[in-house]
Amino acid sequence: MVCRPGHENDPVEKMRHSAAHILADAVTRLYPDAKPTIGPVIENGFYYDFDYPPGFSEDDLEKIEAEMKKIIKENQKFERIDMSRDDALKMFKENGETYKLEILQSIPEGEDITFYKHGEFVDLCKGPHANYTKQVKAIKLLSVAGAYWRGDENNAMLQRIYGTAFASKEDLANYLEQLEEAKKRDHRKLGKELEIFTFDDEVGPGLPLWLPNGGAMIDALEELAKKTERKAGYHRVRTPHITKETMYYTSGHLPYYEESMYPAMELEGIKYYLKPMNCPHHHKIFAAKARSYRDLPVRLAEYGTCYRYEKSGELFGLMRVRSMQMNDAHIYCTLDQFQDEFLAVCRMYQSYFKLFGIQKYQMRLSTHSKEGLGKKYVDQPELWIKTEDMVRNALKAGDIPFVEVENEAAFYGPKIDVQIWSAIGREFTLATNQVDFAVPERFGLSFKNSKNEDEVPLCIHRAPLSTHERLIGFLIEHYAGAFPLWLAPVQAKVLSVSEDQHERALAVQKQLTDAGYRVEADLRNEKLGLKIREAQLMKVPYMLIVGKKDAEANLVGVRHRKDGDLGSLAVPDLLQKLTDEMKEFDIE
RNA sequence: GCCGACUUAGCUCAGCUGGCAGAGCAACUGACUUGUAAUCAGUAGGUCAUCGGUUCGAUUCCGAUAGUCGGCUCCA
Repeated sequence: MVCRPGHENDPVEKMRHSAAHILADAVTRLYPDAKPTIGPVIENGFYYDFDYPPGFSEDDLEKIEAEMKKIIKENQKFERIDMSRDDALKMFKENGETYKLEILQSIPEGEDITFYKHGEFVDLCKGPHANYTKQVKAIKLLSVAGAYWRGDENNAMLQRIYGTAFASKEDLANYLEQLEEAKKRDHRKLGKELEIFTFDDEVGPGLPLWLPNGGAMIDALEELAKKTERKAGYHRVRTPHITKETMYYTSGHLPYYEESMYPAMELEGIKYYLKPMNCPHHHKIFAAKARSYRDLPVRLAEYGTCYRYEKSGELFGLMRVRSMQMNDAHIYCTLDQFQDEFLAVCRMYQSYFKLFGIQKYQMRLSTHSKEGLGKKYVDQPELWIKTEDMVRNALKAGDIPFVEVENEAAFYGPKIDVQIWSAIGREFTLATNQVDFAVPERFGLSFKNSKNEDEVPLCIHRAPLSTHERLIGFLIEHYAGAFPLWLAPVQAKVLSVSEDQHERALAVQKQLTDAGYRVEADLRNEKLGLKIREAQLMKVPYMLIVGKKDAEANLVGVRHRKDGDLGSLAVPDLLQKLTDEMKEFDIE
């Protein structure tokens, strides 16, 4: 129907738009019962949704693609047809085109109503288009999927066909190859190959088991978080995994979140829930003693384990799970302290992202919507506007680039979401930083201000390192499994050349282990080439070769997974080299 | 949860239209004693996801359940 805003003059965009029309033409030629509904251009391609209850199969895609190629060959001209709104309304009503009618009615009054026609196929459409179908050079239909009409799950389920089009066969081939390459760094594939995590049907969907390599990564990340948070004045707390129902009424979570909570377990007439978030517990810790304005800000941190009942179809490897450990903390502060605290949190995000070398991310200010007040969002319009302004101003003051998106806030306040993209292009919120102006009051939290009055603190929820699950899922893809030294589950592997070197190999392993490194030794009766190959495939940063040649001088052969053979070093020199490399891990 | 597809050995995958299930790698055993990406030989391993149905006979056809995948919805 329309090109993406701002791309109307892009020739590839126009061509994809035309390809969507050709797709709809091909489908209606082959399946006269299928009703075209809407078909926009998207990043890297296009789709078209059809109302066709029997559904399309993969085989149908081949047929449809063949028909599209036929239409392209016919070299039909794209023609613009202008029509009055009334005529269009009448036409859709007469033809029973209810979907098109609905689209037409959503076009603002005063805008031109235009159609585009090629051959026999006519579609309500804003344009622009290619001039002839032959200008659509290389097409490929990629997949079929169900999709709700207008993206609303209460509406009918339509059949969506995804496809793409490029200016040349080579461009298309390149794109398809790129997709294949992306699949190779998919964390689900690499996570299995690198023995980081696994799922077991008997444990349950969305409940990951961390293998020793994953466990090592979690330890490294927690060490990073704890060090950073200690320097930033946080205090570590610990809270239980289950909690009485009543607290979730106090917090207001039950009415909003019950659907995504595991159902309550009842014992001696009392209901307990698995905790879906840590905030209420931290609020209780804040409330555990009298607070003065002199104590604020109070920063409570915990790698809390939470459980959320995500719908089965929503699970996705490590990126979307049902049990998760969150890099959580809550900062209780005064209104005056808000900006500094909020910015400090943003700076912490940025320093982490710098450490990981994450370039492609987006800070997104998620605000409320008027319509959601009292339903999705607490019904305090003035406070929403005020806190959203506070966040906006803080970001501007800190010169932090962001985009703003309406109707994405938490129920208790606006938030900054940090958006990232997975290897296969799916978008996720990696980290989040939220302002809570509602829940502290519900918990009766207060501190004595300088006038000896009770005042409700603001609360900042923050999780810059996301959850272990989502962060590690993302990092696997980001590094394609080749983790930096500080994060690599096995940092070095000692490879013995022959059996008579085992003792020395074990001694080298011990020296490095004693120095704090994660080191394994491969003492098998195998050729060095095999041991190297296996260590390379596991993306171990350093391979340490212990053989007869270096025995006399007590050296080890050092091989780096990327730089190859680095020659021989004495162990103390090797340790110095590793220490230098680990300094990257020191973030200010 | 919804639409569609898939599920064969520890892993990666063959197995045309129903007729006793295959490979490579891994594992185990033995030989080889190894210097920068795969030494050789042998052995073992599967109620073909689960449960029902059709059939003389089902890994193959049909149905249900579970899990996974591509999307939609939702989300850290």
